[in-house]
Amino acid sequence: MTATTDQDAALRIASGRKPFVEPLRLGDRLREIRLANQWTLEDVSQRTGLARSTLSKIENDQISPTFTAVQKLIGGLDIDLPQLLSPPRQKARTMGRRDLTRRGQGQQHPTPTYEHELLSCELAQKRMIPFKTIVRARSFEEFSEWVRHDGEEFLMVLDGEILLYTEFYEPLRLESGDSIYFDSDMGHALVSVSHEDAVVLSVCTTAENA
Amino acid sequence: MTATTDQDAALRIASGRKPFVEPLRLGDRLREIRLANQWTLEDVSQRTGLARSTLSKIENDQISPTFTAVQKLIGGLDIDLPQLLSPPRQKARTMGRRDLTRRGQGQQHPTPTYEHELLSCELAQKRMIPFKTIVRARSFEEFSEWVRHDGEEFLMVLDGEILLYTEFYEPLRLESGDSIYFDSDMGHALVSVSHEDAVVLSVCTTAENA
DNA sequence: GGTGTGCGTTCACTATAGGAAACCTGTTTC
DNA sequence: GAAACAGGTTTCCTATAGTGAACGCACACC
Repeated sequence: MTATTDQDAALRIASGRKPFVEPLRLGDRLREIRLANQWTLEDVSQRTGLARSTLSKIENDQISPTFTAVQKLIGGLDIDLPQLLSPPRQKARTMGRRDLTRRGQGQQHPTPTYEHELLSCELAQKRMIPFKTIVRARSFEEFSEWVRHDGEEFLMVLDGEILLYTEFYEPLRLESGDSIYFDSDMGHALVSVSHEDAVVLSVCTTAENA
Repeated sequence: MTATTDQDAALRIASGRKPFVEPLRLGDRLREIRLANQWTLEDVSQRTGLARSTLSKIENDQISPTFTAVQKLIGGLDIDLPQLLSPPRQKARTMGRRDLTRRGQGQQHPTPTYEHELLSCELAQKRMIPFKTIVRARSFEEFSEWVRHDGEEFLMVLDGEILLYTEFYEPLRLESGDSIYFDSDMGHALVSVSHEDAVVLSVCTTAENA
């Protein structure tokens, strides 16, 4: 098993899968936007080039608009697609979730090179994955290949000292308190260089963005 | 000026703005995904319930799929809509950016209650905003109102001890090494309770998700 | 070189989305 | 209170999206 798949697996477990069956009441949403702006069907018709009747039918879920129609909508109303589809999420989100992890109480995920401790893993559907890692690797050769995954990663050294190898840059020496932000689809790998194994805190973005 | 606007301003400065104009070649994109997965039209047909012929026409831009068809597509291929529309972003992103911040070298943003140090602020267009904060506040009354902002926040106590006040929960005592993840549109506020002012590392999501 | 098989495109037909105008409300105006 | 009006729904037609079957093409296999 490669370093990449190890890490990937850990991330997948941590992020939780998206059930998400698309309830998607497009009509309601459109009406909502229209009324919020105090627009009549005629107004929207002018803006989008779609007939008044068509708009009425879309709002009442009597037809399923063509994709070109949807484009006219988002163009004419000057909104973006996610906005047209995502009022439920905003609503669902307003109740404040939270997930506490006491020191050392995260979920352990050991690999040959890293010992990950996943934080806040009670919570599914989150946009970031935080984890604390003890860097066991002592040389770059211990990695069979680059670690890489979609998205972005932020990393701060909590203890010890590391070398950060990246695909496109010279290795970088980071000491306790130093931090770095990078595109994590660029290959990367950490190696401890201090006497004790270094400890770093990482936060990755998830694919939840949508 | 309230605590809320202080924080908001800081976040806005740190995140950078998105232009984004929507070119949109749906057919090409679908074919791309299909071939990337080594699927035949028949495979996709099975997965989505759409006829082979229909899929062919969509790929060749001979028809504009109905919205229900698009839903079947994203459902059957297990992708989400943005993914179907946004190959350009992925491509543009593949060049690995990075942004190093040495200990104490972040951008300072003092407020009456917090002293923020923005990390990785060279980089615009990022999906997370990391910052280190010294919590000066010593009582909840020092906040004129709840701090709140869209998105999610991860927080780890680096030094000292804090009370985390949140809108919907009892105050929570966090010590060095403890961490918490929460919806940041829920009102929240930190107060130091240790002898010295506590230091926390926070990471917020940005609105870049779309 | 026939013939079978798999994959994409095209054809002919049916189902449905989009548009123009008629049709319903309430509301306002004189 | 009739008439004019404004905003939304329904009707009816036509343009087009969606389907199954037929077709074309390449690459096997013998």
